[in-house]
Amino acid sequence: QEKEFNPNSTVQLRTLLFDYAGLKPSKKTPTGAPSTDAEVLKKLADEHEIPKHILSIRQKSKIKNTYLDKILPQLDSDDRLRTGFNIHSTTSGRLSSSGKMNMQQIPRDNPIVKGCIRAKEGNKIVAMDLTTAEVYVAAVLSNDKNLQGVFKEGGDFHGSIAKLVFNLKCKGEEVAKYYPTQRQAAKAVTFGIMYGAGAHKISEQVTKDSGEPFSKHDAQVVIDGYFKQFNKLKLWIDRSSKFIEENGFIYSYFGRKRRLPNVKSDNRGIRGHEVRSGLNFLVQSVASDINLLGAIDAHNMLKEVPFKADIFALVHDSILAEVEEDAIDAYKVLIRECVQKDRGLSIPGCPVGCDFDVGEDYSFGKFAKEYDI
DNA sequence: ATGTTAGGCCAC
DNA sequence: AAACGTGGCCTAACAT
Ligand SMILES: [Mn+2]
Repeated sequence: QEKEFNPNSTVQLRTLLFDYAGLKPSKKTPTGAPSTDAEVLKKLADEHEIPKHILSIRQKSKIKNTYLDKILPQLDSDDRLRTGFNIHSTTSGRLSSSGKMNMQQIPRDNPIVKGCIRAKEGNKIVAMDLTTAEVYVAAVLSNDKNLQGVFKEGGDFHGSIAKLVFNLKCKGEEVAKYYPTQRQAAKAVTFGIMYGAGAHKISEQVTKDSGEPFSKHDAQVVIDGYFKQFNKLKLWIDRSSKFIEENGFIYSYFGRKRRLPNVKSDNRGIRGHEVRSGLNFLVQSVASDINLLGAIDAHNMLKEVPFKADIFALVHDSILAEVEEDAIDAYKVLIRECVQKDRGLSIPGCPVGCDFDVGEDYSFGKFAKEYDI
């Protein structure tokens, strides 16, 4: 009573929710303390009015403190913000970004923040994004013809996967409509496999994404069906795991080395983590290098071309640039050529997919639509 | 006053 | 839950 409360303090919030208000903790932090993260707060929102206010404050302060308040004070004299890209700061060969702003963690669905990144007069922002790049890499490395076949077909990728795994009778394009849960499950397994997730994690993920309970057993059934359908993918994972466990290192297709000494740990959990790191490295590193090598080639080619286009950021599987309006089509052709170039890692006749967004700013029209009229 | 850790959360 | 991979930034709380 009468005491100050700081909603940004997890320590104080724990006391308020679990001691004073009598709410029940549902999850613990790594150190054993009761968690107050968004997942916990959402559950508690039905029983008390405090959690939803905390969620609201967290969301707003995140945007304000991390992004909006960082822009104006850090602009150069030309009203541009210049931040850093680090090439030697990850174990996978990805870039990272830091300094005045991390350009690789701009909120995906926030047009207010993204709308601040604008092209100059007569130019547009052009963003290229590789489509399911890591899965494409896995399909090539494992030489799984069924998985490669899904890329060759084209269309709704996760829908096609679901159709195969669940033996659905409708057309691939109709899966999203008639079997949304199956599609969600297939999607979760696809990405889960890239991270080495187990049935438990995948069931949690599908439950969260679909809003309907999806049991661990259901998840295991999907995983089994998945690996039955994509048998060579499974064999490749097992083969790679064995190599990692026996050698304590692994090389990517492009020659990057990941050292994994903890495969010899006494701790089963640590050993498991090390193997998952190695497996993920194989796809994450190569997918990133396809984007990076493509961007480097494009940058060099852009010097020799009669139009102006400046690449200003790389976000793991995407290339952002400011491009003269008249040159956008030519720029797209050039970028596509660079990222789809055969570097020895392509599905024959089916290069990795890429798509483009074009707009005045990085929100691609959403900011103007919602706030500008 | 400065440095480190914990918890949380943003991205791919 | 070392369990689902790779990063960086923010605040509070604690340590030097
Ligand atoms: Mn993508």
